[in-house]
Amino acid sequence: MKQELESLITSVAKSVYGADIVVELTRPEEKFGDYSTNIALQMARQMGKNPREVADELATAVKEQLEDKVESVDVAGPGFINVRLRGSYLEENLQDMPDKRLAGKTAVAEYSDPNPFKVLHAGHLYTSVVGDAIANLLEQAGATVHRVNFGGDVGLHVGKTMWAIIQELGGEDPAGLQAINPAKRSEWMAGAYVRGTRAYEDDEAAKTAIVALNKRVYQLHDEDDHESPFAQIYWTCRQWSYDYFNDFYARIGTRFEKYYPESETAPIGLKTVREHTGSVYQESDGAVVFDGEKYGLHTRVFINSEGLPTYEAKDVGLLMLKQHDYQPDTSVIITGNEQEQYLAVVLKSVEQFAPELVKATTHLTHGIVKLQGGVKMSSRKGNFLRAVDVLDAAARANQAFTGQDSDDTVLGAVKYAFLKNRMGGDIIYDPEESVSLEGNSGPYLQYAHARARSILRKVEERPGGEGNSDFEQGERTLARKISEYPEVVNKAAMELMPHYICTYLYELAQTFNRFYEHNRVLGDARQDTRLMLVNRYADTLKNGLGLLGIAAPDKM
RNA sequence: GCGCGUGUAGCUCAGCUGGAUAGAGCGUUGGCUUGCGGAGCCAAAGGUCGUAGGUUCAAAUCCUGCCACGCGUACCA
Repeated sequence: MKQELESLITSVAKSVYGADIVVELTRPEEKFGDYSTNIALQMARQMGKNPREVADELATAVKEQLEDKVESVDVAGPGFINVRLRGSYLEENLQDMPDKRLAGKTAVAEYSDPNPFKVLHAGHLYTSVVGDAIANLLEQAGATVHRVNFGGDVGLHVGKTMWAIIQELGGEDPAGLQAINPAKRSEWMAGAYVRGTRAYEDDEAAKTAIVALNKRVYQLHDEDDHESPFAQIYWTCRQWSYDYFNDFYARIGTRFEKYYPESETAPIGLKTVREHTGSVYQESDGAVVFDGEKYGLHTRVFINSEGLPTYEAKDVGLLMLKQHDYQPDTSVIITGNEQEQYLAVVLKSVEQFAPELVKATTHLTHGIVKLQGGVKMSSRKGNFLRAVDVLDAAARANQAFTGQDSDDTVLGAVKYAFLKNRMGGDIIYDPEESVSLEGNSGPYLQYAHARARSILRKVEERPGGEGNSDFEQGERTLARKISEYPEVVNKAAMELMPHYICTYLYELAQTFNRFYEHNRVLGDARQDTRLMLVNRYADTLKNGLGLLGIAAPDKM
């Protein structure tokens, strides 16, 4: 509807001004109309005329030429042109769908990126929820989306955990793993990581042992060792980590098509960097670096002086692997913003030999999850919040508030609390407030949906009403709000910003609740018109929540 | 030091490709029971949009300086 009107009004404007211009419409406050343009303010200057005068000319022409769609065209303020649509035109367009701009395209979304051998913390929950919503946006725009996950199955953290595990087992004895309660595996490994980290910091001998174990893990991959006792412990525990991740993702309603472990990206990254050493990458002090400074970036090491790939090289390998596996038209990487400049260097280096790949890649970043009062959550101090702690806290509060357990409600509350913020900055997570089920929250939206469904369920029981004449005021307000949906989704998909959808859905639900409060539906003389609107509203809300990964149950 | 980012109501946030009296929620204060789910609705109070300049008919929005905070800044990720 918006695009149609824009092109229509643009052609009217051309016939009036004779200039090559493009009219863009915005959504003003309802009292001004349905769409608005400030084109007259922009044109007046170059035409040397009074803005109001220019606006009057265009307004008159639009009114005349688009009479079938437009009820009134007014000029207001310094020269805004406000368009009010005919109710019939509004109604015709109530089922408009968002664009499929990515139809036929392939997209890869990489997010979450937890490390095996470590625990999932609140930040992983945040990045998973945001990443999933962004992947949904790509999907709804028509793309085939592959969700992938990258994580460190090699590295110092693995050495720390393995050290503590071996201590716990009383030696390199894989049989001892069978004594671990399957339900407690992830907790057991998380405990091992904490002890390993403490030992690494406090105990020189342990530190030396951990560094040695770390090298053995790399070696185990090089030799493809699955047989030695040490290897058996490693592979078993690595699998436990992936099982734990999969269980968690299932719980929050997302899933990944593929894990890219660092142990797999490292060799190809190393090979790729070596191939371009001398041209793209340079040797420097025994290491291989990329000189980012000539691009206004930092210089970073890709292969260290021991010949081992750093994270930079592993990320190069990951880019190559994703390209090889999917040949994506669009590749989105979602990480914390501490990696922004780091990844910029990696991408700039790869751009030198694979420009198309980099051109198709977008790096989106988000801030960290903080507690009320700005306390950063630490994964090293022991008092950090795990991902499950967030969900459990929400579940407990929901239980206290409603007296029942509902995964839909709890997940809706947590996801919405994360998604409603514009991505980029840090977010404050207040366990109490996030599960407070009032105001701008997921459960508010779910409730607003369930109420509408409840009305629709009763239609058969209470037939009656007629009414299709033009909208009454309350009906029109709701119809107008519903009609914004495709525009909002298009914007969110273009910018990969899910929070636009949250803002809109909240406004939509508020609009509905006001409508509900003041307009009887069942048994009213205007029942048919109102039922149509309630139906459109409920479907729109459910659809929008779906994009956010939030369920919209018919009953709560 | 340099680079990236943030600074909007007591709190948490929208608004930032410049436009019409700066919007929500929470909290605070005051209302709504004879009807479709009150997890709702109506209303009030509350803001030097960090700060000082600049550009513009018009700046929370663009540019510059400054202040505060966060992150990054060669062999961690």
